[in-house]
Amino acid sequence: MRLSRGDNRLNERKKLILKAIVDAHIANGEPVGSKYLTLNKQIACSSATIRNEMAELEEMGYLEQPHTSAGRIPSEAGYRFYVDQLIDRYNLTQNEISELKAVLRQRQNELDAIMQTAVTLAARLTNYTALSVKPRQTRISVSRFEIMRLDSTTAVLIMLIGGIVKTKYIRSDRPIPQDAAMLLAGALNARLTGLTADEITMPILMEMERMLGEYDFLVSPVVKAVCETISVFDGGELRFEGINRLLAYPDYYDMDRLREMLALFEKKETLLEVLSEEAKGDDRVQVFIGRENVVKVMDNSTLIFKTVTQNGKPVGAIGVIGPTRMDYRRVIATIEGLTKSVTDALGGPKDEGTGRLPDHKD
Amino acid sequence: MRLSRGDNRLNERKKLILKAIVDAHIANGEPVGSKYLTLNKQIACSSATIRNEMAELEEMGYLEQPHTSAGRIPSEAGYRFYVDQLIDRYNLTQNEISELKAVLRQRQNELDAIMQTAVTLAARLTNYTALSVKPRQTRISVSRFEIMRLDSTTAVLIMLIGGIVKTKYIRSDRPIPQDAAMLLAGALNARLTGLTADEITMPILMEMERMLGEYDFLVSPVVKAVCETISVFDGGELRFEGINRLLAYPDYYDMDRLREMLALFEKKETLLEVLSEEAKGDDRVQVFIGRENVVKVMDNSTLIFKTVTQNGKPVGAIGVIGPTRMDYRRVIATIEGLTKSVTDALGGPKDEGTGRLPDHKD
DNA sequence: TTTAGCACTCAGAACGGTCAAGTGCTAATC
DNA sequence: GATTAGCACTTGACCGTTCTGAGTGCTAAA
Repeated sequence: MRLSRGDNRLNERKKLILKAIVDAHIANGEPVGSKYLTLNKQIACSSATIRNEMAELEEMGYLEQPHTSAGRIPSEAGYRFYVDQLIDRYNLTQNEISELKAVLRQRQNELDAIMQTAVTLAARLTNYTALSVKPRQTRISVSRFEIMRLDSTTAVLIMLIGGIVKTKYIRSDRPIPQDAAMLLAGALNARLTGLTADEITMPILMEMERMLGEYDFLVSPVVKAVCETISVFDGGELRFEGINRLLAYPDYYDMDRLREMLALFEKKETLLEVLSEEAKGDDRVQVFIGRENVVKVMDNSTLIFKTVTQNGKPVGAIGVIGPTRMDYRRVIATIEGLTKSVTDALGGPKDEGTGRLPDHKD
Repeated sequence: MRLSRGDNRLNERKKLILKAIVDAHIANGEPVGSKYLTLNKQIACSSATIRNEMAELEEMGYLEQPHTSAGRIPSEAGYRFYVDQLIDRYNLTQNEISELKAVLRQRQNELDAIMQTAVTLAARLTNYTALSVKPRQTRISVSRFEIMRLDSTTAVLIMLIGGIVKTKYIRSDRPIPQDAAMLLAGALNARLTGLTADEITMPILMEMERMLGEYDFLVSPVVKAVCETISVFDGGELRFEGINRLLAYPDYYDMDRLREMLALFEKKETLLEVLSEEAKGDDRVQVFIGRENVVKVMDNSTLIFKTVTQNGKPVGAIGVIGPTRMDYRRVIATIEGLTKSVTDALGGPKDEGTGRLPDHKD
């Protein structure tokens, strides 16, 4: 699909014209005509010449004509070429930068909270729908167990999973005395740390029951709870913000398209799969234009996102979804700045309460 | 507004006609004419007679005419009368009931998770946009603190707040030895349990610092973290599911209305305030039609919801939002069944891991 | 009190004509 | 050979008109 990299059939004037067309179409949303382009100071030739060039650009597949007597609009290949070759860097304004810094300043504790702030900010700064992804994880395990008794028959199981704390309630018919809780915590820490759900086998369970002696009735329900937690945890997560912003763009005035899009936002699994897959490799801003997106629904939309890393490992991604006719410069710059801020906030050495936590067992 | 309760100016035939009009309009979404109503076996008179009755109903404020030569549609008062007096009870089908039961069967641990399941189900069963509310709480306090050390400078603060566990990371420049953690936990439990954010005063802070001796540097950041948690916690929460379903109804074909509606879904504070306020009182299904909703945006929408209680206390609400022209019978029945299921799941005595937890301190 | 009949109203579809934007092509020009 | 001016052609958007059908309100008869 990405045929355009270094296409040397394009002379400078063609590039200029293509860029002008994409810019204009992004700005107005309407097909761009040859006459309009003559207003552009940089293109010093008549409308007729431009028409000839446009005809060639169309033949090459970079432009399209909605109907005979309309102007041209960029094709997907045109957008792709634009993004890869023609775009000039947009530098965030001082205002925008300081808003990004605000993410840092808030000193929130959890990865979750930071991502939430970031995605809200992304929606506001770009004025498109923003999304954040927590990718599906493969090897999830608990690195530390703790038990907190609440009353004679109730306790809370506290699990440390990759720097995130999860809790689960345990209720029992029979009393759970303090020493049972201690024993249980000991057994969990001794036998289940570092194991994924699949690796928890019957023999392990039986050995734990032996370790607990008269309190062996606790093992089965508790281990079940652990497995549930691990499974939920590796499920991945997808959040949206600013869905209503889509409506501001005439590109989504078609009710059917809009409905499909909104349905996509709710049926998160599909998108999650795509993103989890794509997010792994690259650590640059990624741009998927139109049909490049595997999801059919997104034919006329572009997805731009970038992974967020913590200690060099990807822990999620932040992105923006919008019409193919999107302000790429701004969006790319914004996403870049934002993920940088978030990554800083997550990895910063002296930043209290970052959610960054070592994995070892004390 | 609710002028209609027991309006005895309406003879039986008028009621029959009003009901038929509302039913038909709910089904088709179009104005209902006199001729169409003659098809209804229960109304045994000619179209002319019906026209006369309709004219009177319009004069009384129960019907409206979009334009001279169109049929009639119910006014808000008409819908109100219909909901209050004319509606007949819809009983959920066996299928629907068994789907509701599935909520129970899943035995999820957290209030949050149950509510999430419920709201998804509400959207699916009614085919409208569903919402769940966790109302703004007033007196939030921590009933129990625990500290879990992770390494020499990092620990997790675990707080039990009204049966829900919240965690917060603590990082420090200086090492936090085990005995400091114990001391800190002791001080927190001794001085901060039961206090709201406002009630934590300087003298309390100072006394805690005295209790901690050489580790007094921990007090200020930790207490700050506690306050933050409490504040976030009492913020209330609002979730939506099935936003795309709105688009299925021609009532939302107007882009501007739709955009406003979606904006409302994102600017949650407004709605949250309304719901938190309204949810307090009644424990029946509540129906707000059109302008009865304080929020202007919802002029042509109806909001139906019911509180969910846990041990008799309201802990949230589940509801549905949709066009005024909504299938009230089904929706009301579904919400009723659903909240009952959730309330059962939350309050059930032997149901392991319900999130229901006593508040005392062991 | 009910009903048949009829004139009237009005939104929406269908039609046709005009307009402006923009193209492709050709012939003239640099 | 590249560029440009000029012109015929295409086409969607816009606008006013007409037509149609649904539905009403009113009147007079049953």
